[in-house]
Amino acid sequence: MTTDMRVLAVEDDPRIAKDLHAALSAAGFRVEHSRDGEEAWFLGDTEEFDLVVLDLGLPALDGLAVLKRWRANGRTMPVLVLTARGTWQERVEGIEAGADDYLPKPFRMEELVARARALVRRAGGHAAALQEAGDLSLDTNRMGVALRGVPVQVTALEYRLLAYLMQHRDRPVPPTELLEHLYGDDDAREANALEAVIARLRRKLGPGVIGTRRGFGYYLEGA
Amino acid sequence: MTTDMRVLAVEDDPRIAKDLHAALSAAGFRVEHSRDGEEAWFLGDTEEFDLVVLDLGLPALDGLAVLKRWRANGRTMPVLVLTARGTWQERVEGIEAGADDYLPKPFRMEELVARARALVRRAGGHAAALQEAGDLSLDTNRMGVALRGVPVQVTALEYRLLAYLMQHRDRPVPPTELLEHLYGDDDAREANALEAVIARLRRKLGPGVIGTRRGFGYYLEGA
DNA sequence: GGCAAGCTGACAGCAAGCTGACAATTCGGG
DNA sequence: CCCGAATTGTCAGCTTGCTGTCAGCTTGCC
Repeated sequence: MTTDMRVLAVEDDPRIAKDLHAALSAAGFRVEHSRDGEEAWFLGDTEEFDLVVLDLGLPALDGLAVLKRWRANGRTMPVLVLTARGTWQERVEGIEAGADDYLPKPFRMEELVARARALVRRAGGHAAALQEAGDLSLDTNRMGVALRGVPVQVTALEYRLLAYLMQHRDRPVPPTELLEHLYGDDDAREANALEAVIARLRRKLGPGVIGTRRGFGYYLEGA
Repeated sequence: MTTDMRVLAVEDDPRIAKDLHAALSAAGFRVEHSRDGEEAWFLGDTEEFDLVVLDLGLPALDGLAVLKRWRANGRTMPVLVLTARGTWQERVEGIEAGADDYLPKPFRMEELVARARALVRRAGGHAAALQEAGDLSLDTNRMGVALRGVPVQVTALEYRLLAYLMQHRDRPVPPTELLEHLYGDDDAREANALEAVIARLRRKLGPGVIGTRRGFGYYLEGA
C-alpha cells in the first residue's frame, strides 16, 4: 500500500490554518491539523509524519516546548517553524531546539510550500507525493496517474482535471468551476468540452472512478 | 567540534567578511574566502566544500547566478544564502535556485553559525560526483558525459541541460522551466531554441535517453 | 411525456514538438 | 586583431496526437 506524504500543521489562527491546509494539500500533502500544543505533541509523538509545520504561539503548550519534547523522545521528523516574533534569539533558540527550518510571519504560501518540499526531499529521500482516492492515485511530483497501482497514461489537460477533483475530493465540483479552472473564464468554450474530457478519462479509467451527481458536479469515487 | 569542515564564504563587504571568518573559524570550520562571483563560482565548481555561505549582492557575477550554475553543473553541497533584499519572491527564487537555507541581513553571527552547523549535520557526507540515469552517466567533476560507459562529447549548454534533467530526474521538467534555467528569463529567446538543443542531444545520444511527455516536459528515461 | 443535464463516437483543426538548413555568435589560436 | 571552427539561435516546414465541436443519444426528474 502506497503512502501519502503526511504533514502535521500546528496553527491556532483559523484563517492561517485554512490557507495552510489549502496550499499544502494542493502541493500533494495529506494534511492533519491541530490547533493546540498538547494535542499537537500527542499526535506528533504517536503517529508518523513526513513533516511538521509548527507555529510557535500556541495555547496550552508553547510550540518550542512541544518541539523540544519531541526531540527529547527521539522523534526526528523535519520540523518547519513559523513565528511572528522575529528576533534572532528566537530563531537560534528554535534551531537549537531541533527545528530544521524557520519562516517568519508574514510569509507567502508559495514560499512555505517551496520550503516544505525542500525539507521533505532532504529528509525522507525521494519519497513520492501521492494522493489517493479509491483505486486512483496521483503522483503530483511525477505528474503520473495510477489505477490500483497500474500506471495509466493521461494527457496534461486530463491530469489537471484529475488533480483538481483530487484536491476537492470532499465535495462534488460543479462543471462551471471546472471549466473556469481548466481554461480561463475569459476564454469561452462550449460547455461540452468538459464533458468530452470526462468521457475520455472514463474510457481510460473504467467505471467507478469519476462519479457524477446530476446538478451538483463531478467527484472521485471512494474518497 | 574537531572535524575538519571546509566552508566557502562568498562576501564582498570586507567588514562582514571579516566577521564571517572570525565566527566560522571559531566554530571549528576551515574558511576559504572569496569576494567576487566569478572566483567563487570557479572555486565552488572545482573544489570540494562541506558548506557554502553565499551573499547575493556580488560584483562580477550575481550570487543567484553562481548558485544556479553550480546546481546546473550538478554540484550538490549545501548552500546558505545571505541577502539584504528581503522580499518573498527573492527567497522563493533562492530556494528554487537550489539554496538549502536562507538568512536575511542583518543577522547575528550566532544565528549564522547555528544554521551552518545544522546544514552540515543534515548534509552528512560529501555528494557523489557520478550521477546516473538509465544508460546515461554524468561526471559532475570533469563535466563529462558517458553512454553505457562510452564517453560522449557534448557542449557546455548541452551539459547544463543534461545536468538539470539529471538533478530533477524524478519528474518531467516543463520547457518553461528549462528555458529559465538555461538562460535567464530576462534574456528572451524563441521557445524553439530549447527544442533545437534537445534535437542535437538526441542525435548524439540516440533514442531512449531523453524522453518527452507532451504537455508535461522532458525527462531522462530509465530513472 | 417532455425537458434538461449529461454521455459518446467521429472528426477536423490546431498546437506542441521535431528536424534540417542556415545565419549569427562565440572562442581559441596564431 | 583576425581567421576559421565550433557552438548556438532562428526559421520554415513537417509530424503527431491532443482537444473542441458537433450530432445524436441516454438518463434522471418533474
